[in-house]
Amino acid sequence: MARLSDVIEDFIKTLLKQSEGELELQRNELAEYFECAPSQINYVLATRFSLDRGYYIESRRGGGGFIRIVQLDLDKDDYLLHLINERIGRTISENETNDIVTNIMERGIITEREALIIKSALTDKVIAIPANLRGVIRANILKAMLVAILRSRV
Amino acid sequence: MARLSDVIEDFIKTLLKQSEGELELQRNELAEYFECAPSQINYVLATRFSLDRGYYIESRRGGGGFIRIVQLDLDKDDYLLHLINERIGRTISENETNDIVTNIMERGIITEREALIIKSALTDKVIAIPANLRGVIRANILKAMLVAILRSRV
DNA sequence: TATTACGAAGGTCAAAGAAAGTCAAAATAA
DNA sequence: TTATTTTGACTTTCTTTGACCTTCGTAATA
Repeated sequence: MARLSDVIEDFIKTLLKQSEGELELQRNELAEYFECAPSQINYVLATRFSLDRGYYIESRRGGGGFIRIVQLDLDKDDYLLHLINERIGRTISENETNDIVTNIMERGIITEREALIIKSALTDKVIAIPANLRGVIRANILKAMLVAILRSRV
Repeated sequence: MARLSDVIEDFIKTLLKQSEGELELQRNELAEYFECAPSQINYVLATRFSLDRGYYIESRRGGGGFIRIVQLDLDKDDYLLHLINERIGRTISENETNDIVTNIMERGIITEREALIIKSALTDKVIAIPANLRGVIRANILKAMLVAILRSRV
């Protein structure tokens, strides 16, 4: 007996193929179609369309709300994906951050100005919260910005 | 399921383009045209034509009343300085941030990709700290990034 | 002429409606 | 048992609607 989550996963992937890697859907509509709880859609998205599987999700609530699924354009051992999923862990220092950002600039992945913007956002001074939390938030933000760079390549 | 507010937004923007950034309209007339409550027009103006998005609204009641929408056009450096020194202040929300960043992108101050990077760094989700602190840190980071942009323009 | 009354705008605010998100308990599969 | 999936109650966000308020111009009135 195929698990419903797998069926929904396949369904979404078929839609994604038809629409060249980008897709907007209605959570409640889909849930109704599969006769399941709306939150099961979230479960499928969280487990099958996660970042390390190469997908990016955004959504909006309220009237006319939607969920957008974007299939990121990446080759298997993408350096950015490696940074996001492995190199940058739960927490990271200002120095490590600067090294990483300089490095991807030198590789031509980002411009000099982008490097400047990213670094300026991640200094100890700017993230003025207790040190133990600071590294965690810095890691969060850095990863989010790298995802944005991944996304902008699509 | 296109939101009516978005349709009205687009309609107004088309009119604005045709009239070179300045436009007068009748609230009731527009509401009748879109078959909606007149107050929905106010909602659209408040959410889509705010100062942060680069528009200025004035209006007059009574016979011969009107609503005037003006698309602002300021000097780029002055506007960045204004944002840094006045607008952003001690704390700022995710939505306000998005409006401001989209706006400076539309003015050609930053690229689309830079806008994406900046916005993604400043979401509630990414700055995962208590809400009262979150806005403060977001304001800090946003200002730091705008300063980086200012410097890289020279 | 000065005042008042009325209709024609636009403004405000809160409630209702329309999505999506979260989280943990219950059910099922490995 | 342990891990994964399914469900449902509750929350948050955004939009739409409607009742009531304020302002302005003009016509009628004192």
